[in-house]
Amino acid sequence: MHMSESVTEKVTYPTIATLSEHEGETIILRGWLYNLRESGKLLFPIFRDGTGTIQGIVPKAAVAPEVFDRIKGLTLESSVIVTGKVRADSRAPSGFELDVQDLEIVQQVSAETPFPISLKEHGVDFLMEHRHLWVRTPRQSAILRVRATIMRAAAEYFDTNGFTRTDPPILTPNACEGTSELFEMDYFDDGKAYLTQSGQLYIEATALALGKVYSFGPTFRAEKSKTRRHLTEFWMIEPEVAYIELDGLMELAENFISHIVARVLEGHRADLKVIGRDVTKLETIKAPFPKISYDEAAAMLAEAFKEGKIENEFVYGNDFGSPDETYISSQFDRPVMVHRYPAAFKAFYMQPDPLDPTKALCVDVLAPEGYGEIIGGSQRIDSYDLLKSRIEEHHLPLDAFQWYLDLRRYGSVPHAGFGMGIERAVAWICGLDHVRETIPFARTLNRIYP
RNA sequence: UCCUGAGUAGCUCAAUGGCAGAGCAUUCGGCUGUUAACCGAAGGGUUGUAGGUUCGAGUCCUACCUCAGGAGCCA
Repeated sequence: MHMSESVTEKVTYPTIATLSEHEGETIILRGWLYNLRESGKLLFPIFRDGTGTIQGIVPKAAVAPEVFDRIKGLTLESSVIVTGKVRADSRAPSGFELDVQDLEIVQQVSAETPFPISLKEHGVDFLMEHRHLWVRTPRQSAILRVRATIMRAAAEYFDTNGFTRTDPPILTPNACEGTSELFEMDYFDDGKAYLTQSGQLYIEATALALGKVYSFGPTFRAEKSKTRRHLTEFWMIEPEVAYIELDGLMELAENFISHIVARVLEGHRADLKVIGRDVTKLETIKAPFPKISYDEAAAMLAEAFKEGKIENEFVYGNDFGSPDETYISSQFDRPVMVHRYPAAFKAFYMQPDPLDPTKALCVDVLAPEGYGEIIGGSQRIDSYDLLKSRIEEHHLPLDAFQWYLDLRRYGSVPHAGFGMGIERAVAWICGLDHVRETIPFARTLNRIYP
């Protein structure tokens, strides 16, 4: 297809998001046709450019006849280069309109294969099957912009607080924690390799080298989970810090989350409006966060059951189920940190509480409004002998953990870290009902296309 | 893996066991301020697949496929 020179020539073009700074100016917009309405000799094309949408107005008398016909014949999502004058107009949702003077078609979408995502409602299956086109819609674009800011703010928090980013391998020789289902692949003549389910064990090593470290990358779980909170491939950011204990870890987590939310509020009011998010729910998210022990949370659940506020009776000693987490988090207006769970159902590497060795020095951060766990973390066992016996108790292969045990042999110190699932954080901050909308191309149990 | 639910036009959905329909999208026509514009017309169907019951099945039965929600597990 022939592209005109103006697509690539060196000119600056204001984006739609910044048009308020160009009132009265004639500008050139490069984008796509989002919608087209007409009323007799008046055309109302709506353009998008990835930063927003703006309605153009084209009176037949105001432009050359061939320009009018060209616009009138446009199909949705055709790519166009528009010349027009920015004008403030109280009737426009954004406050501005574009008096179109000229329009060049870069590529016209064929009417025989119209853009499949209409402005009406669609089902989940259809939208996911067309995810490559769905991302063009205003709401999905807004979510992806917020996601980008959340990821940037998360990394920025650690980068500006003395952490060194040390990304762990994605291909690993064995299961990190022994329990989860992993994606398996052949690794030359050395047998099997697995896609990482967490970089935690590796960043414990780099934390003892560099003090404060974090990792940020994709993580894989082959669990056959089919819920609104699960993806088989998701992004996790994990700090690990030498010489901090559980209290320090909790302080880190609440400051970290507060920073991310502040950054989103700072730069994405318009996007959150498009998404339909109630921002007053985000404006309360400031450290310190409420902190309760597992025992206190369990007591809350017991009381709620007695008063008939929840249906299922919680059995002390078990992990919280999804409805339990929802109830606990609904009691607070900001994320709640639940600490000191029973060690019995927690990972083998968690440091026992010296005051009650049946409990682990761990913390889960439950997001408000029923979003559940967005962070899980703990203080790690620093004693060689205890860690070794835990590995044996969990029937994990001692050989594979020799390097991990070495960390307790050579200058072991108290250390702690947590992991935050990016998609769950995005779902909460954007107020979405499913994590599949929080990532450009979600990988779920039943979908690996497109 | 288990439980529950859903598959009908490109999309979203109707249709008591008795003529397979509407809105949107597409095409054509109308309208000088439309806001998922509106008004008129046209084209568009192997009712997920394979069997079965019945005079007759989109509808009832069986199996399978696909998808969704939830449980378990987790971030």
